[in-house]
Amino acid sequence: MIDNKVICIVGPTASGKTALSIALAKHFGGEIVSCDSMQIYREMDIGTAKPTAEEMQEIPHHMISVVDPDESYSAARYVEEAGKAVDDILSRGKLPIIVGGTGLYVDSLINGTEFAGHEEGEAYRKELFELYEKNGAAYIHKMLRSVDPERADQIHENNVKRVIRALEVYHATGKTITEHDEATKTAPKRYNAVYIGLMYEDREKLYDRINLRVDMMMESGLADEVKKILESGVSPKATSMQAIGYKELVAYFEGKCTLEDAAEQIKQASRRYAKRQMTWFKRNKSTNWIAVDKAENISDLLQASINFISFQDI
RNA sequence: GCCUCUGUAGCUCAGUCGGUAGAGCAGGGGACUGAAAAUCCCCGUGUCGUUGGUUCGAUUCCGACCGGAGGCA
Repeated sequence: MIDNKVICIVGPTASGKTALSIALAKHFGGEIVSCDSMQIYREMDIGTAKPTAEEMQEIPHHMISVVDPDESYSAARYVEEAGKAVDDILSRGKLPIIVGGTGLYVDSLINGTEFAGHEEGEAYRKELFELYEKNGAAYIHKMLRSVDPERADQIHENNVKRVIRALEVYHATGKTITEHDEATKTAPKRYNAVYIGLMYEDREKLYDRINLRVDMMMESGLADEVKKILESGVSPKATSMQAIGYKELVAYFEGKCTLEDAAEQIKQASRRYAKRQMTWFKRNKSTNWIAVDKAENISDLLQASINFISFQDI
């Protein structure tokens, strides 16, 4: 095994990443590192479609159920913790299989992105948000323009989160986020990844699968899962409760819609999410794509993946 | 059988006092470097039911026919 080689499986929700990752892990004797911004939360099992207990018993999984739902998490923290897990797997001579639906987390982990502007973040961020509420989006966008016109051109003024973050980096480091990004982009990648992407040539089929899976989640007691989390004291506003499948049921429990409406909302949000995921993953030109709807079964997928992997001489 | 209403984008509908049409939703495309399952940007041509007629010109007016809803018998 050559240094720092990893396999990375990407693809939209419900494309079958979990099944393939387990097959690959068995085949190569690897371990799985989940790269999913919501599977990191404990108690959120059904709605985030975590691997089953049996699957996790068969193959070691990392970065699943590592924080409580009332904690806030971040890409930076993910890179730190997942990076440790990957390094540990490598040091034991095993193959890390990174399975990701969260594009930012995947890229950040593989690239070893270092995010700028730690500590004082919170207070200043709040300050900026208040400025936004008081004076509007254009106001803070102008603030950004005065320090980093390049980034101001790139971020639409309505994208308040991004504008705030850019200002935050400047405030904390004295450097613009443009400068910071340049530096990290040119830095060598942390891992050498073979990318395997799962996609559907026929989008309708993916959507059918998504719809079906939501129905199954509802039957498996997703509503109860959400209810329990809320009853345990987690704020409906917590980041974890913004996850698809959770925020819609929170609305249901707040009496804002029927259970049927919530299920429909979950399906639609999942479809849109899948589309956004595809947009992100398509950007990576080194991804080896496999059309899931053209494969007969999981062993076809496994074989296709192995071909890519051996072709690239891992 | 008769009468009334109705047939326009995948869906729900608006509209053109006659010059080939537009909203919402659905959907599509894109961005993304410490909230990312989040956040944000962009995108609306369709036999205006069919077929005749009037007209320079009809989706718009008139007739017939076909489909849908309701009413009277």
